[in-house]
Amino acid sequence: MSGFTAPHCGSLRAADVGNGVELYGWVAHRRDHGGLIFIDLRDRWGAVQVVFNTEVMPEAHRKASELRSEYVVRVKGEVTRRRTGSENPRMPTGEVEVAASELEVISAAKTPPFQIEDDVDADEALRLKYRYLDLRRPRMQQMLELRHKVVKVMHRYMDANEFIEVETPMLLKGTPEGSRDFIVPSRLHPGEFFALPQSPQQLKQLLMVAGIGRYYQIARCLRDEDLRADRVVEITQLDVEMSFCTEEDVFALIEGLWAKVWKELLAVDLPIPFPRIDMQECLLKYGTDKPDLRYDLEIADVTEALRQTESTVLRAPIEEGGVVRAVRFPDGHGLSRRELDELALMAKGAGAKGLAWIPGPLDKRMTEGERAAILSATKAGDGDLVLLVADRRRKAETVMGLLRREIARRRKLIRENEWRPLWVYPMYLFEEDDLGNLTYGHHPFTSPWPEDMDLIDTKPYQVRARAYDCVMNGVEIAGGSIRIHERGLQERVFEVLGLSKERIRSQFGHLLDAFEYGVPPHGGIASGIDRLMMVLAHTDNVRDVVPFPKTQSHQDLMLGAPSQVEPAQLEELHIQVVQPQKGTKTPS
RNA sequence: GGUCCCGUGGUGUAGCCUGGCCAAACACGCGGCCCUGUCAAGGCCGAGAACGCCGGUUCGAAUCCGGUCGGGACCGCCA
Repeated sequence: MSGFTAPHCGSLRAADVGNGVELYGWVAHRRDHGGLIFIDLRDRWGAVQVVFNTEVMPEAHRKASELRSEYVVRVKGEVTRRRTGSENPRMPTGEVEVAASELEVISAAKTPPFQIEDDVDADEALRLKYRYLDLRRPRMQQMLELRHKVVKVMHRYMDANEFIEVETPMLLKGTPEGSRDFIVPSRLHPGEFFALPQSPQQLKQLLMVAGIGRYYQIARCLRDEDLRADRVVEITQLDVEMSFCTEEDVFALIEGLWAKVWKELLAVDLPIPFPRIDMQECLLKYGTDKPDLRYDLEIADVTEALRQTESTVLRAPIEEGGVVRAVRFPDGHGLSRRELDELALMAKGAGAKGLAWIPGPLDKRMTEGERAAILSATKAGDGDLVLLVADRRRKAETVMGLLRREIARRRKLIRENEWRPLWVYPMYLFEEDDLGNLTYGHHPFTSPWPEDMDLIDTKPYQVRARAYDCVMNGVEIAGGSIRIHERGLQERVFEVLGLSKERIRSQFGHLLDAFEYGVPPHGGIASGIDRLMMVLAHTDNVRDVVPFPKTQSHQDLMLGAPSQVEPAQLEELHIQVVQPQKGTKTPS
């Protein structure tokens, strides 16, 4: 018998009492009582207590005194019921223990750089460097298993709904639009490059043209962008596309999927259907496109009330076309100067010119009417503080969104045990970029609402998009759209976006051509599994749910990637490296 | 591209604002000895850091200043 077929340490239960077993695992703890030594033997399934008794098995006991943390051992013994009173109800295996008769050290171990236990908050860089040790922690192993189960539910669910998984290539054509591409040099075509997929977007649409009808894929996508707590370079997404569908079909499909995932993995019944909110309303009320509805604070627009105000810091931004937004800080009267400074620093860090509050220094520049309007709009009462930000609309929204979240954290307003999914829908086709230019809010294949099309020249920002995001507890867990399927409309949208005929042909010619050979109306959605996992695992850090994540500066601290390659390799690829003047990265 | 925070024994922190009492404290871990029912075992003893790196200010720096490297949070960016 090999160790592979041996029972799992963490699986032993009272029913196994009396069985002779051979166990393989890692030494998690050793408690040496002299004549009696206990070790907790750990494997992926958990840990079980093994007892070495010098009177019963002196040889095994002698060897056990040499054991140290993280040694890999083989133990032979008998599963016994623990003495009455010494059961451990905190361990699933706590009713039993293994009386050891034989011990073999398979592999000794150095003292690990951090303890292999949950709740040991070692520095993240250290955890990443020794990820193989970090992943030994029970919580990380549970995460990997949870992740596996989530994907398994997805496969089963999509299959049950007659979707088929189709693989799409990793080596694609680069696009100047959207996220920055990771590119791969072509050895056979000097000076030419492939791009790694940001998503299989165009390919899945072409699969619809191909008549597949219902496609899905657990797809890896790569985006060369700056990282955040909820962002990694390589993401895994459930990618879905379907023909002859409307928004409602997509919503129903995904709500059904989430219901199943939550039911099977958390035993939670999600209320279906999910509520929906218009993107503009969402940005106003919550200051973000991914609101957390587990707390109620709503942001108010007080621009009109302050249009004539004496306070220049508030009025000037309005005169420049901006807005003033306000939010209540419950029981905020008692905030110290220091706490207010922290909030102001946060607002400035997000790009605001400043932060105002009522009651505060601005009171004397405000009329009683203005003040009353603000208090009423924010539903502020005695003891509450109101925070005000005056700025360009997008900036004010961003800052208020951050403040709203910060207030909720400080006042512990978040109802942690709730699940609050929603659809942000409809969204809008165009957004304004920093320079005030028209830019698309989504990818350019997103269909506008047909009835809004006559606004496209006059009031482009009012044109709704058939696009939607699914948000759960403040995390965007899916997003997609109904696509354009008519060549004429697609060309029109490209045109409005200012793409030249030539660029349209070279970038999207294949798609437009395909649209001339019989194309079904279609739409789809993609769900970032890493973000989904964050929600399911209750963590704010994606790196906690990714097996081998990179740092904020795109480095793999374990592998030491990226790294330089041999000159010969570069030569073969027809590449010359030009080092930047400064800021050169040093490989670790 | 920008703003902010952090960097002290193996690990996590304290000290830093208000330089000297700090070759630096505490906990965990580690090593040794004792211990037959513990499970964060316990008891006793012990080893281990000149405070990321470079430079500056000062009679004197972990502590102040500048730079640099590394990690993180956020804004921009992420169609």
